[in-house]
Amino acid sequence: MDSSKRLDSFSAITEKLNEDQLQAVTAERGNQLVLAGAGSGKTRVLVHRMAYLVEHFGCKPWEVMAVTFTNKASKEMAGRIANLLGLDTSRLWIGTFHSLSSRLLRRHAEAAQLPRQFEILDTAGQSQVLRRVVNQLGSKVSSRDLEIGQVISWISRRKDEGLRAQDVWNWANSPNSSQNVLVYQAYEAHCQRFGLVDFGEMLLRTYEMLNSEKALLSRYQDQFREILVDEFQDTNAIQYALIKLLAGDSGHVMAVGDDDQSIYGWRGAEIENIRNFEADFPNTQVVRLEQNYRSTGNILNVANTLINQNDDRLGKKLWTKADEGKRVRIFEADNETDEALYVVRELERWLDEDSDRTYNDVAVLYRQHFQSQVLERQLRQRDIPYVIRGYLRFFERKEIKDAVAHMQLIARQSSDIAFDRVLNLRARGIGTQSQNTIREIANRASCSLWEGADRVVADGLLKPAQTQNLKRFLDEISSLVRKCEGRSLEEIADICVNDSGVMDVNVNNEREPDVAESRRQNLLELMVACASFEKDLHERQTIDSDHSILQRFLDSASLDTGETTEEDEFQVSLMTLHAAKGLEFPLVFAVGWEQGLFPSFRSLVGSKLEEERRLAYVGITRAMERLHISLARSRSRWGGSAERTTASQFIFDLPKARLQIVRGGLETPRSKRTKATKNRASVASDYQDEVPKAVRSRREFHEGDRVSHARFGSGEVVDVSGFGSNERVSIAFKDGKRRTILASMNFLTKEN
DNA sequence: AAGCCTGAACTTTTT
DNA sequence: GTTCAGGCTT
Repeated sequence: MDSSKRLDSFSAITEKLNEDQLQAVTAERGNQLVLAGAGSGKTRVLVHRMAYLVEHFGCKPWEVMAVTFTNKASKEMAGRIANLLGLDTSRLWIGTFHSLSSRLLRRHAEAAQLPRQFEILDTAGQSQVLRRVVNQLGSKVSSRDLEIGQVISWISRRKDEGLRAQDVWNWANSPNSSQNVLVYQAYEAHCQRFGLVDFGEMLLRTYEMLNSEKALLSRYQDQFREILVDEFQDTNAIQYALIKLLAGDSGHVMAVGDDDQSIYGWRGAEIENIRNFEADFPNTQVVRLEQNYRSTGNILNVANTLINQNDDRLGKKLWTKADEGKRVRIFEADNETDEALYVVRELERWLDEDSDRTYNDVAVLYRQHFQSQVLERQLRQRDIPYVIRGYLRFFERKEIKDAVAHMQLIARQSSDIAFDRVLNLRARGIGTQSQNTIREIANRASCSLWEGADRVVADGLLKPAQTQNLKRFLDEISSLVRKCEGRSLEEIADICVNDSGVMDVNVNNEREPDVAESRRQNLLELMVACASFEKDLHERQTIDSDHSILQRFLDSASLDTGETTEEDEFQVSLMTLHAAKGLEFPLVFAVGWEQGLFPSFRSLVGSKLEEERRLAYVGITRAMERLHISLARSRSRWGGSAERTTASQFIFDLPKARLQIVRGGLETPRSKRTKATKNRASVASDYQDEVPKAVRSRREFHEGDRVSHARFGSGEVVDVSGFGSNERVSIAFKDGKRRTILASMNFLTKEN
C-alpha cells in the first residue's frame, strides 16, 4: 500500500471520533472494556478499532476476531469495515458466537469427536429429537407432565453453563430435576450417535475441543491476537469461558457492552460477565462512552430516570448536546384497538409534518409477538406498508422447511429429521404402521431411519404393497441424490423444489390462493438465495475444500434467520423490544405498557424485574426524535373477553416533567379538551394510587393451598404469579395435569 | 392409510 | 382466534 493511501485511510479511521471514542480506538494493544451507553457510537468504535489494529498496529486480518450476537450485527460490521478500509473482509473473522463455532467444528470435526457431516439442530429439530428420546425412555420418565419446551430450556441452560449431564448427575436428588437429568443424558447420547448438534452444543463442544486438544488451542491462541466482543453484557458462561480460553495469556480482548442493556438473562446471559471483566482480565483499560448521539434531551432524560431505579449497575449517565425535543407522550387508550388506532393516526400526522420523513423512520415496539395482530389490522386498513421483524423467520416457513429438508436429506440420508419431513410431505401409502416398523428396526439396530427403511425393504418386513411403496420412496430420493451430484447449489435447490414435488404440494391449495401464492414466491426466493449464497462464496473465495457449498448453506440456514432487509422499500417496522436492540428510529411507539404484559407477569415474581426494566430502557433509547408510550385500559387475549388492565409500574418510574399524559380518544372535540386538560393532574394522581394498590393487593392463593376447580376437580397450588386481576395460579390437578388459572375468574375455591 | 372432527392449550423474549 | 394432537370415520 502506498503511503498517501495509507494516510488517507488512517485519518478516516480517527476523524469524526469524540475524545472517549478516540481513546478506545487508539488504545495500546491490551485488554479493554468499553462501557458504551445506548446510541453512543458503539459499533463505530468496534469497527474503527478493528481498522486501527490492522492499519496502525499491522495486525493481519485473520488475527482479528470480532464476535457479535446476531447475524445482522456481524453483517453490518463487515459492511462498515469494508467501507472504511476497502479491506477484504473475508479474511477477518467476523461472526456470531454460533457461526464462528460452527466454522471451527466443521474444520476440526474429528478433534471435536463429531462426524464430518454433523447436522445443526434448530429449536424445532431439538424438540423433535427430545420427543423421541422421551418416548424411548418410556416408563423411566413420566412423559405426561414433562413439557418438552420446559425440558429444552432446562437442558439449554445447563449447556450455557457448560454443564454436561454427568456434571449435573448429583442434582438427581431433587425429584424435579432428576427426570431432566435422565432426559439430558439420553438426549446427549442420541445426539452423539446421530451426529446432531444443537445451538448450545456448538459452543460447549467448541470449548471442550479447544480445551482438550492443546495443539489446536495454541494454534488458535497464536492466531487470534485480538478478540473483540460486542454486546458483552449478554454473554453466557460458556461464551465467556470460550473467549477467556482463546485469549490465553497473550491475546487481547476488547469487550464492548452496556450492563443496562442486558436483556437475555432468560437465555443464560450473565450480566456478571461484564461487571467482573475488569477484575478478570489483567490491566484492563476502561472507557466509558456516555455521550449520546441519537436521542433528544427529553427522551434521554426519561430513559436515564427509569434505569436509575435499578440497584445493581456499573453506573453511567448518558448526556446529549441535542435539544430537549418534544415531551414523551403517554397515551392511555380504552382498549387495544384504540391503541392501534392512535399509533396509526399519530404516525400519519408525524409523516405529514415533513415530506422527508418516510415509513422507514417509524417503529412500533411491543413485548410479545401476539400484540402485532391488532396493529397489523389497523395498518392494513390505512394501506400503510409494514414489516414484522423477526417473527416467522424465512427458514421457519413450512414450504422452505420442506425444500431444505430435501436438501438436507440429499446431503446426508441419515438425517432422521429430514427423513420424517420428506416422507410425510405427501401421501405415499406409507402410514403410521409402516413408519412405526421402520422406527423400531432403526432403534433396534441403532441406525438412522434411512438405513432402517432400507432393511425393512430388504427383509420384506411389511406387506407387499407397503414394501413396494416404501421402496418407491427410497428409489425416488436416491435418484434425486444422483441427480444432484456435481451440481451447483442453485441447481440442487431447483431439483429439491421442483423435482421433489415440494412446489406442487405447497402451491396446490385451491382454498387459499393467497397462501399458495406466497409459498410459491418464497420457494422462488429460496432458489434466488441459493444462487447468491453461492456467488458470494465464490467472490470472497472462502470455499473450504473441507466441506461442500451445500453443507455451508445448510449451516447458514440453521443459524441465520434469513431475514433480508430491503433498504429501498418504505415500510413501518413492527417488532418485539428484544428484536429492537441495536436499532434506532426517529419515531418510536412503545405499546402495551400494562402490568402483566410489560412487565410480563412472569417477571413480577422474584428478581426478574430489573431485566424487564432494562428492556424498557432499550425500548426508550431506540427513539431519536419522538417517543410515544401507550397502554390499553382493557385488553382481550385470544379472542376472549376483555380484561381490565393496570398501567405498567414503569410509567411511574418516569419523570413527570418530561411527559405529556393524554387519555382517551384523540377525536375528543376541542370543547371537551379542557376537561381532559383539567383532568390531567387527576390522571396522574389516579395512576399513582393505582399502582401501589395493585402491587400491594394481597394474593388470594398461595403455594401449597388445596383448591378445587369447577371443571378439573381438586388439586394443589404449585405456583402463583401476578397480583389482583393478574393473579395466576398454577395447579397440579389430580388427573396429573398442570394448569394455570386466572384467579379473578372465580373458578377456584379453597379446600380445607 | 388418510381425511375429518373435536377439544385443549396457547403467548415471552432468540442464536 | 389458531394450531395441533388424538380419536374417529371412510
